Amino acid sequence: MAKRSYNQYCGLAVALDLLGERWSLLLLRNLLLGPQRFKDLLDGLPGIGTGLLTDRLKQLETAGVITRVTLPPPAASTVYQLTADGEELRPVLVGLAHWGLARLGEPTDQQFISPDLLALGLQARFDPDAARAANGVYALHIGEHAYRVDIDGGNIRVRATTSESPRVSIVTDTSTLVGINSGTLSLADALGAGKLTVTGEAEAVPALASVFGLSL
Amino acid sequence: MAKRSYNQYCGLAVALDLLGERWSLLLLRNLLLGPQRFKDLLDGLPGIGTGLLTDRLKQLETAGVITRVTLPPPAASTVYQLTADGEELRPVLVGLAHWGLARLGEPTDQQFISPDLLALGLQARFDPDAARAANGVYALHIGEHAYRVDIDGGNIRVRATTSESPRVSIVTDTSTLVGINSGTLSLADALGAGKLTVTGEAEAVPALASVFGLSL
DNA sequence: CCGAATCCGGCATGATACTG
DNA sequence: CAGTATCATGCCGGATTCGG
Repeated sequence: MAKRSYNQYCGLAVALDLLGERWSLLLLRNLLLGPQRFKDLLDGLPGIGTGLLTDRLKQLETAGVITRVTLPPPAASTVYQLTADGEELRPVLVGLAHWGLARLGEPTDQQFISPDLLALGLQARFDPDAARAANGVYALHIGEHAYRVDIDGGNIRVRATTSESPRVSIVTDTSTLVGINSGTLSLADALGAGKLTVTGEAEAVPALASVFGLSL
Repeated sequence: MAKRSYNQYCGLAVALDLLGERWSLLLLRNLLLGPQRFKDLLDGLPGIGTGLLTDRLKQLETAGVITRVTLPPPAASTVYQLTADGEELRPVLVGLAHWGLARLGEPTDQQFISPDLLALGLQARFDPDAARAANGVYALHIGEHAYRVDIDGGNIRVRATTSESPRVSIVTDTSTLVGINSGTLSLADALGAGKLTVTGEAEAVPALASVFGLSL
């Protein structure tokens, strides 16, 4: 069966032929954090259903955007991860997420929230123009979840890993980060109330804040 | 009727709630060139059908991404154009198109091609890092169609308008540009064969070529 | 428990015909 | 030219079931 295609001699049309179907881009978004198991993706994409997830994974694998990797024993589980071509989509996804952030208010009780989404949200807040002064590796802990933030030139990469010897280590929780993201809680208040703690190179903090559009 | 939504507290999910349905991003792509009539969009998006086009236009208007404008007499036609919020999507669309360009070979006879798509394709080839030396306004003529290319810092804007006093004026046709885009025809050969002519500041040409990833 | 196949109701899509 | 109305088709979402 010939897959449905826009059939246009255009880069965008080709990209959307591969990635434009429902759930595909959100699936890739979750993989930006690093390799994920089927169950991880299922939990991170409420509503997708197992059949559709299977389909999308196959499509994206065929498109060369993700790979299926079987981890060696004793882990012996299979994970999905971005290929180099898939990783190139990071700035595009971040750009689109950045655009969407402006239309995201306070969360409604219908909306799904997770530490992963908040970590990715931080990635989308990133301002390349303010980034030069903040190059380095940072650790972020949201509840029990650990993330590693790499800032290098005008680029950012947030992944779900621990970081060795980060310049700054940030510890906070979901609700605090939601407040900061939606503007109902200032960074200063969060620091003052001990809801967000910072350890490491204190002098890097102002630059970090401005990189994420936050005032101290 | 509650519209179908991903219901996630995430900028990308919100963006895709608004723009992620079939045809929406391609429709915006066509509006990047400037205001378009219903018929223009219908012709530029083969396969969409009038009902779906109407739906998409309404959705995007509700989302605040486009506006419906009734031109004053004697033109007295209605056109659709991007709002400022919609215009902000240009770099995102260009980024995605750039990613897709790598997967675009020579055109098949199934694929729709038009001067508009080729002008947009040129926009997607743009390399911001090489752009500093090529700031300015350029005129591009593909057959009977005139485009204006604005390069400013790391940004490019291609629109379907004539340009006054461009630095360089380029005249070519569809098949020549297809050849150059797909790599089967070198810029030098096209120039030599008179299939592509350049007038204006000749010294700006090498910079221009490198901005679009072409060798002279 | 993970990953995937199947069935099915409902909605989105796409083509055509039709109207102001 | 700018849409509306209609209808066949196929995709999506949910539940269930099955193999490893």
